Amino acid sequence: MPELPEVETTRRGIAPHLQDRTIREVIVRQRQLRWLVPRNLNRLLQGQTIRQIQRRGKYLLLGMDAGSLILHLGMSGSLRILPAETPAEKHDHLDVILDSGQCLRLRDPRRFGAVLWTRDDPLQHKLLKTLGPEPLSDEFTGEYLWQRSRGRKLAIKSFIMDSKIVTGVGNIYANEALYLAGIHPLRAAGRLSRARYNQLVEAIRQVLIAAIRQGGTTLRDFTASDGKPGYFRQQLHVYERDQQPCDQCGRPLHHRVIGQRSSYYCTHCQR
DNA sequence: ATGCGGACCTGTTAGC
DNA sequence: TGCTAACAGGTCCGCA
Repeated sequence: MPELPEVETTRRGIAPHLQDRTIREVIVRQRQLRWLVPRNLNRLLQGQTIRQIQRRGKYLLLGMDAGSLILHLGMSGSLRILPAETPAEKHDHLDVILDSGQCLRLRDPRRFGAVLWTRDDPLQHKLLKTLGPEPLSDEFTGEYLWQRSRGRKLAIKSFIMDSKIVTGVGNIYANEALYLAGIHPLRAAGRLSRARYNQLVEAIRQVLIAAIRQGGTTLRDFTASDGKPGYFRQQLHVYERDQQPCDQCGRPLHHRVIGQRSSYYCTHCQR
């Protein structure tokens, strides 16, 4: 489900409710997520005060004095703020109950998400330390992508979806950014010029910023922490638009699987 | 090192 | 109407 804009929308939604709150209790109903949720999570978190609510790529980090809770929403995860007494429904795997009487509730039907704990700097955690730069940071430039792509033969779409190259760009926004940049998703990463990488970086930035502004994209079930959907879907040019006319040239859009992910593009406007 | 395919899991929808 | 297959926003891991 969530790519960077949806995770950022979630972060912004939950942060005001979590900031400086103390954890009363943690209830784990399902430990079998992407990785086994620590058994002693309640013991670790009880009494801890949440100092920071940060995002790194698609990970959310809740910083406390004793360590950090690392959350990932996988394909189908969502976080909401609810009154603690709200009955849990199917797939509600985790509650973090706060001294405010509210609770942070994780729902994740497919269970590809993750709940991890670390005492150390979460950015040095095994799963986070190899992540590439944030796409909205100054480190992420056309020159950087061009350098990293030399000699690489994989499709540009797969390249920009590699979290070690750049983190947070998922399937929707990879499709959209390549469309905006006029780059064919199958083009070999190593065979794009600096100039075209500059365009691609701008396109990625632009699409992510616009999506965050709209509260993310709701295709099926994404909702922000307050239950509201994202409105960026209306601005998607290619995603899930197979056979529909290209907004630029009117020719029908194409669909095919690239790197096991559904890909949409215009063969006329993207080269 | 690189690139590919499989694996994890449930829900929804398209097709017969 | 009902069963089955395909597909869905992620990403780690093992193998060639």
